[in-house]
Amino acid sequence: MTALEDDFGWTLGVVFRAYVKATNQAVGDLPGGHRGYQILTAATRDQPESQSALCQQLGIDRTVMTYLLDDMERASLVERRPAPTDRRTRLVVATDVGRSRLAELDLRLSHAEAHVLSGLSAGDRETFKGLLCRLAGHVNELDPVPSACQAVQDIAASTS
Amino acid sequence: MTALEDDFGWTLGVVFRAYVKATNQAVGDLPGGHRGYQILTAATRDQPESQSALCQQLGIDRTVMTYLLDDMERASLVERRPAPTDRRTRLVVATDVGRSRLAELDLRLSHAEAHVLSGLSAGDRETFKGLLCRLAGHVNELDPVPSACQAVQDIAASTS
DNA sequence: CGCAGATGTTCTGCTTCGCAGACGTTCTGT
DNA sequence: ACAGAACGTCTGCGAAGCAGAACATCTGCG
Repeated sequence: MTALEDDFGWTLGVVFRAYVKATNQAVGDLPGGHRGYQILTAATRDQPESQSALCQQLGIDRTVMTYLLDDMERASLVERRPAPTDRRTRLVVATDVGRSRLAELDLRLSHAEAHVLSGLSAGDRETFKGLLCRLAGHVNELDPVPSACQAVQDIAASTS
Repeated sequence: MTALEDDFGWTLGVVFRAYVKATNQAVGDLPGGHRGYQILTAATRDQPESQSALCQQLGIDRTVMTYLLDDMERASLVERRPAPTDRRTRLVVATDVGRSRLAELDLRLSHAEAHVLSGLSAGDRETFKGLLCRLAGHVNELDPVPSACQAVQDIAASTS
């Protein structure tokens, strides 16, 4: 129990699992659990320009997103509507029900977050969240999309 | 893309996924991927007192641990041996092969970690890792085991 | 304009994995 | 000595990632 304590991967995993657990329990019967919350947040406040953009932001497989959105649409939380500029893509927009549900969830989620972070002082919490944000932003640029050029590089690297 | 940037859950997920991805690729064909590395670390340096203790430390389901260890045993990285004090439990110990493999992996894993953390300065990295350690330690005590007493409390709370 | 190729979404298989339950083996308290 | 608990394994179920195909639609080129 001592060697792992210092392992970055282990600590990250512990905190991540604790967050997922606390969140899944905080959202109750929301379709999709903690991911449903993130989808709702994105749909309400970020205006994702397509379903696949949403997938990439949230790290969810596109085939999974299909039935997650099915569930959320069935619960009248979001709507899929064809994008006016490109009829292939669907815009994911929150309904009024979804928005009010989100407002209620935000409160509960902040409790869950505070629960996970309860081991740190208020100042350390802000420091931690700040560093995490910078890290996430950087990681996101670092590996923007497993796009064509990246795939080509991967292939080249693996065959060299 | 703006609202999520500040979301604790989203940032944590992004960093965690990036770590898992980088690590899985760094360990190559190691059985179990990034979890195989953690199992090997624990088996080498922490002397886990039982398989289920290992499960709980690493957040792996006990039924999954069974075949993960099967794979690692088949690769001669670890051995299951009956505990002298309690013949129900199996001690998981690393073989010589496992230990040397771990030494080699440590190097590659530190690169992967550095890759994920490359958005922060050296000082911020240490700060971040320090806070993460404290958080993980605290979370671990906070939710030690979903043990009998905890389960009873949960039931009592849910029916109140 | 017409058509080949790229892109977005969905659907289908395959695989991994978490979860719940059952079972055999072994320990522990009475 | 025996009932109950704990440990590891196995089975079945569902959630979810991944690869590939199909379909609709868009874009670029001749």
